[in-house]
Amino acid sequence: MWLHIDPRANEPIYLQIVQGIKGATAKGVLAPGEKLPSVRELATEFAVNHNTVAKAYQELERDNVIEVIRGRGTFISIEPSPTNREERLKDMRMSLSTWFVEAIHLGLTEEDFINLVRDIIHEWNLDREMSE
Amino acid sequence: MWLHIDPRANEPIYLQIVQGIKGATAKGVLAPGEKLPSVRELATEFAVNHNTVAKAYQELERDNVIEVIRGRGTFISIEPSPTNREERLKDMRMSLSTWFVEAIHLGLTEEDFINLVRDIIHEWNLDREMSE
Amino acid sequence: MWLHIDPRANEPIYLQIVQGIKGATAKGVLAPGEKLPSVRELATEFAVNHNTVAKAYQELERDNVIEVIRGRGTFISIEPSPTNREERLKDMRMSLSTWFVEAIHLGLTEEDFINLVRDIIHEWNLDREMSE
Amino acid sequence: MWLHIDPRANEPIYLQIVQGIKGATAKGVLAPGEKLPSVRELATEFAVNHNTVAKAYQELERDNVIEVIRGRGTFISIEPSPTNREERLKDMRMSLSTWFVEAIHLGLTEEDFINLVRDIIHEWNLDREMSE
DNA sequence: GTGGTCTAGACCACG
DNA sequence: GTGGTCTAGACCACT
Repeated sequence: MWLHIDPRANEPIYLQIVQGIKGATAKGVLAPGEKLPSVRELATEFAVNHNTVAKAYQELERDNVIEVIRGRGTFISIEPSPTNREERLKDMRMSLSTWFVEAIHLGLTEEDFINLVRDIIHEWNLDREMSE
Repeated sequence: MWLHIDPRANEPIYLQIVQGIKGATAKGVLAPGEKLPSVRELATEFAVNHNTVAKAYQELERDNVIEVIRGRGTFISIEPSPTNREERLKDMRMSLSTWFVEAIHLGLTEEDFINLVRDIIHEWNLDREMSE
Repeated sequence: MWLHIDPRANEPIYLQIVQGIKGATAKGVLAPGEKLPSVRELATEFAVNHNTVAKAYQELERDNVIEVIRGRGTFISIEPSPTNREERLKDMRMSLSTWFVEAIHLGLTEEDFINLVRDIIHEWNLDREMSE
Repeated sequence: MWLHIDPRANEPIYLQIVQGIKGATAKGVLAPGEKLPSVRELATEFAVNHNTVAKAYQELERDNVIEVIRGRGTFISIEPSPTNREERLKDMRMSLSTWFVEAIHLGLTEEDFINLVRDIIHEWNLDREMSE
């Protein structure tokens, strides 16, 4: 399965689902047009409440990642077209900036940090190739 | 002042203080051994609850960024020696990985993302030079 | 064809059919007395469930837009004579009022809103002339 | 009170709250910066579940109508700056267009419809003046 | 005290 | 069977 949930993590479960599905679509594990498990299927599969999954799906729909077709189910969007692009880019800058400071505190140099980022991307690509 | 608090931000205030102080020490605005304002001073200065500042100071002490000397006050640590290094690096990887996925969804390429990181570091350096 | 169905839209499919047929009769594309496709024909043509089409036809019959003649088929009503006129006018007022508030929130002035309405009517007339 | 809830209406309760608050801010009954009742206060006042109110507040926050300040409460936004403006304008056009067709079916002329809109705006202004 | 999240279980509209 | 909404009641983080 392309999703992992840790109910004990600090990250809210519904956000773990959101990020898991975003990650899976970014990797191509979930292709545009593909059908997602129903809210209740996913809920029983991961032993969480169906409302939690529903909240995640609604968030994904607002972000144009998925599409709900009434009575038929939920599907990966054909054309993502992200919403609130500017705002989300700003949030990203803020967060990355904070993490960079954290890295400095952990004794990393600027080059170390960039290499860490490169490494993460590299690992992500390996992961993607494996899942193809 | 080397600290900015936005009570309306999503980031909890106590974390804003933590990150603000971490950022200031990383930039050299706050030097090792330097005395920090007392909990109550900082609280009145930024119009936040003193419990909030206290919580931030506790977090900073756990991270070895500051040292509390009873009866004397709070000071920037001489030797940081970060705690939980491995765990915090892991958190950083996770978060950066999540942000990378977000970037992909916003239409950025891998190079775009690395350039964004470079840009953030560059900006941070400019900021640091100005504050010297 | 005088009907367009988008299964991905928020609007329920059966309402899309209702409104499509109402629009077509209002434009004169469908003339009074004209025969409509059967439930099953329309259902296969637009690849929707025939229950969905049936529901739309029922709604249209209740609104006196169409008439079902047993064994012969379904026809556009000769004399519309709308039912529940008062109630439907009230619903319309409520909805338009809500949309006006939305317009204010989107930064439109009162004149902007009226001009928008004029524009919609104008466009609708162009559309009607083309389909003649 | 500037809010009316009808639990028996077709409109979901949380949307009634959303629209009620949008209407109140558009009328100036709720001024920028003003504090809203807490989620639980509003919930008990209108005898609905607090989750329902929370859902409404979250929707309003996404629309930049209100701002949540952690631990302090919820306030009307200083600068609204609507999100998804284009998309919402498109939705508005669609809906107004549909209502216009409905009006034609109810026997209204184009001028009648525009006058209805004018009337609604007029009534809204009277309402606003009364609440000042 | 504030809002945010989650569960359990229910009902509804739609297809 | 699909998702959407609502209730009742619980726990948590933050101020």
